[in-house]
Amino acid sequence: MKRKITLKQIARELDVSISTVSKALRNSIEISEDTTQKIQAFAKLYNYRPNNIALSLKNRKTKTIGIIIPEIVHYFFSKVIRGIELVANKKGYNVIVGLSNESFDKEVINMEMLATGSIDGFILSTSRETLQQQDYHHFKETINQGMPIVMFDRVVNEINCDKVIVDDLKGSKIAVDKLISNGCKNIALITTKDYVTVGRLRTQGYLNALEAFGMSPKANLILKVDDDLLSEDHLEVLEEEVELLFKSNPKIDAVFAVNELYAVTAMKAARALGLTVPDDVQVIGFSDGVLSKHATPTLTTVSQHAQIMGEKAAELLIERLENESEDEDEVEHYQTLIVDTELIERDSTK
Amino acid sequence: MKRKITLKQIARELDVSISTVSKALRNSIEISEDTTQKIQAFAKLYNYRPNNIALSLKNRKTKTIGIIIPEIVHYFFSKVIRGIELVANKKGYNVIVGLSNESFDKEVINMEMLATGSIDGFILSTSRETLQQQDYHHFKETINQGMPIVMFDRVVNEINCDKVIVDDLKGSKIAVDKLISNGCKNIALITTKDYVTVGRLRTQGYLNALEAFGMSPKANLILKVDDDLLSEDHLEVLEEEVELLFKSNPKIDAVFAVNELYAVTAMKAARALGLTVPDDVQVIGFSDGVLSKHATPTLTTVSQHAQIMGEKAAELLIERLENESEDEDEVEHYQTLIVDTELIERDSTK
DNA sequence: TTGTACGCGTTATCAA
DNA sequence: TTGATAACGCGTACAA
Repeated sequence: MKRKITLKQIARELDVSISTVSKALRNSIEISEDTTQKIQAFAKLYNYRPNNIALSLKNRKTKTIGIIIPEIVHYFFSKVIRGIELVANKKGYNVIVGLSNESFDKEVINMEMLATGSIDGFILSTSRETLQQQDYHHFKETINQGMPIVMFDRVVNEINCDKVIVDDLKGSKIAVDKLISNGCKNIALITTKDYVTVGRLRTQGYLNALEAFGMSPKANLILKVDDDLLSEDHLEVLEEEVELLFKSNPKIDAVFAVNELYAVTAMKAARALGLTVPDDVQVIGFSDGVLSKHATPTLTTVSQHAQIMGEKAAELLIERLENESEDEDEVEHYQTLIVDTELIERDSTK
Repeated sequence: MKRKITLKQIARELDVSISTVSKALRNSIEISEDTTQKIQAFAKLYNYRPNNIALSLKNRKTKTIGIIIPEIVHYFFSKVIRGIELVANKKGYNVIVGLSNESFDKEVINMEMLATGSIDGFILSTSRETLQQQDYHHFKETINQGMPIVMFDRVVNEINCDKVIVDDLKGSKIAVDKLISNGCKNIALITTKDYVTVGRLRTQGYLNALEAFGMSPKANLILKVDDDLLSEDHLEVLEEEVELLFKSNPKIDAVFAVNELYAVTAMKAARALGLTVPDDVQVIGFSDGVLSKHATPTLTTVSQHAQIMGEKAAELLIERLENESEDEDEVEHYQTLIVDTELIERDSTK
């Protein structure tokens, strides 16, 4: 078991100084061809690699990006990570992942763990609890300490930083437009409670679409599910609520749901009540994950291009990291990128 | 924008030596209560946190675990990560993620990037390409350099390291047993090509079950899909192949599939041909992901307890990391943990 | 009770 | 052409 070899060991072994070795390995013209050859050969033999940690300490850069997300077992978030990792790796960065598990405390702790030297900057999506409590001091402090943050999807408006978001409003409006132009008259909405920003925005998009077509929203067609129901244990409760929605509104001829699960559940409920999708009820979801692709029938849905969001976020962060060294402070002027949504038409609509 | 504060700055500010500050902050009895108070107050005011990188360099430990997986947009792998992260965090470790994207080269590059100081040990699942090429030198070298590896799921037998696997053989045998005891006579198998270890094992489990009941396998009931078909683009090809399987074998009354997607596709094909699940055809899959839970009908499946696998892997690795410092070499004796599978019965079987 | 010096592995600067 | 030294930030053995 040969431990990793260091400059010092090479130097001792070849009876030269450490700095000679360092220079030789970086092909410095200062060093004679002879010794350079010798040293490089030796280094190659022992598979020398400079120690990242030492480099980080010296350069005050870790070439590592910290990602904090509420949940990793989730198509959207894992796809964002893939996008981040793709760009990061291409530019020589690594990616370190912290999960907040939707908890404010874990979000704070995780950020503290990483902020103290381990990473150069954050890419994050806020936990549900943080959004509820509206306590954003940890973001402010991190930024104050000179560590850049890029927020995506669940962003906090009052925090000054780069952001990558999806146009939830527009995305859901387009979806509902589609249903309306398909002739649907009684379009139900399955959404989350309002404190979930994206749920609120998508609800607004639904309302906007109705209004644009001169249709007035009916309160009993709108089901606001408690977000906790996303957790697997509460699936049955969710299903009951959705079935109830159908039962108490037999005229429903379309459903717009703010996520895949709600949409699939709606299709299930419809089928259970003897309705056919898309003939009796048309359904559109939000988020283009595995469920949408493999549901029966396959689900028409609004894609957020999660991977692209990740790529953009990584590009924003890295650009800021690599530039901030040059100018001192005056860079700033944060951007908010809006990634377009796309309506992916499948078999749950006509 | 106040940069992160260091011991040195505190020392200069309070006009004491660096070591005094260091000691005071660690509540050393060497330092007078007075100065300790003063220093701690100052440190708190400026929110001092020791720099992780410096600590890593000093301690030759990063308290970070490297994870290399073929793909993150995948229920199984993301759930394993969740398990790893859970245990790691609890023990003060961070988790850094590298994706091989099923490529041998990316696996090697990623491991090299991380192995040079960034992490203390690896938890990984081999890429498909690596398994095909059977080139495992990067694993051997990593281990030789004293960096422990824990492999999970897609493990390499000839590499000496800790492993966490699922009993694929037993898991699939139990599934097929179930189908047989439900009265099925013509059980089809949808599996991968043999070089995918888990596919091979699950196939073997299927064969074992048949044999145990004195049934002889029929070649035309076994569909070996090219693994690349898992990628989204080839979904249609997969669907065609599965439909063909049904058409050319009208007697099929059950399907065992080695993953969720194949199982769901089988249900879809059956329905397309006018067959009802589970009345005409019973279906069991492998892997308990979102698809299984939300398919119609919900899918009976073999759960691998992915999160537990992650937890176990993290425990194995951390235990080895924390012990290796004490004894010198003689620890070794690697373990292979087998995580039990569980047949989760839902509506696709009777 | 406080301070000095060293080492972790590198690189950059300056001296030989 | 080579080597010694300092510095990145920290903790600690030892000296004052």
